[in-house]
Amino acid sequence: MKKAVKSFAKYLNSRNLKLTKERKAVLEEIFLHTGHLEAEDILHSLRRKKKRASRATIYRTLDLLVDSGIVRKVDFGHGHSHYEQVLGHAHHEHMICIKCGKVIEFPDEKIERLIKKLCEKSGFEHTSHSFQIFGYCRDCK
Amino acid sequence: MKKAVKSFAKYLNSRNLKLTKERKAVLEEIFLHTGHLEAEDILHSLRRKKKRASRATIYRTLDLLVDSGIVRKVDFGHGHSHYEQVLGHAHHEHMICIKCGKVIEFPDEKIERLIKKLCEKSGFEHTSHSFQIFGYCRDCK
DNA sequence: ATTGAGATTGAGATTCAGTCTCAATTACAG
DNA sequence: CTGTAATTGAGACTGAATCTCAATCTCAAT
Repeated sequence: MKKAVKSFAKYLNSRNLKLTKERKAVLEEIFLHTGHLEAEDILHSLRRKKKRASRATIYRTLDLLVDSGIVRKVDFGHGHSHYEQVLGHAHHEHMICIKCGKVIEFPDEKIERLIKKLCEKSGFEHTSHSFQIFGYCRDCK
Repeated sequence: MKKAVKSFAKYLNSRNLKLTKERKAVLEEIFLHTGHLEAEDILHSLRRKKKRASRATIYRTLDLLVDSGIVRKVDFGHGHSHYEQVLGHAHHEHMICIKCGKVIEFPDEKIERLIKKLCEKSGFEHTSHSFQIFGYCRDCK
């Protein structure tokens, strides 16, 4: 958490941006919840605590956090984005149950290796990727 | 193409749905263009030919085509979906250049194999997946 | 501490993809 | 040919995300 704030401060500073209380609040909210959350979750969670940050600020901050590599934007096929912390979390991808919505994480070294090979072959420079498996979880199939 | 129409007709019939000229027009449009196209492309392309189909019908038909397995919905991270034919096209995934927008296809047997293993391990029943690599293509990096 | 330039914020308007409504139309089994 | 259930289209609607811009805040330099 503290590492994350420091890292964010450094990123902001390097781009002549400021670490405001709103930005800090958004970051804290993400690190409070270990799982994945959506922009609206952050908005409501902050409202409940009387710390306010407008929707616009939340989206703007999330973009900065993603750009700085502290947070990852993931797509579960729900028509809107989810966000999860990257620091102190092993790299992973997601399986999403299309019945109950459960999200299962799985490690992704093999995929990383595969991506590296594929990119070398076609002279592509990888910056990010998106991988998810949809289907039915153990309990729903 | 004819195979696709037949396949679609069969699918529709099995669900007591009708093969209307609008549905046929949408399917034809997809098979006319070999690449990936978006709903709006289909709308405009049909308008140009004076065959009309409303936006609603196009989206409804695309859902049916995806459900029937004739067409695949893919996400290039542009905030809207793209669609591509499945029949007569080797299974593949996409690399998307975040500078010029170029889309490069690559075969996906290895990924399929990986998915199978991962699913076995966690008792997950795979129905579909989404995989894309973002970065800079040979010309843009 | 104060200042000022530039960064930031929030309320609400806006955009844009995609979905919904429902009266009028169409496909097709019998 | 007919009846009926499926389908269509125009346009209203939704929901996520972005934009606008005046008011506010931050922080480096006094």
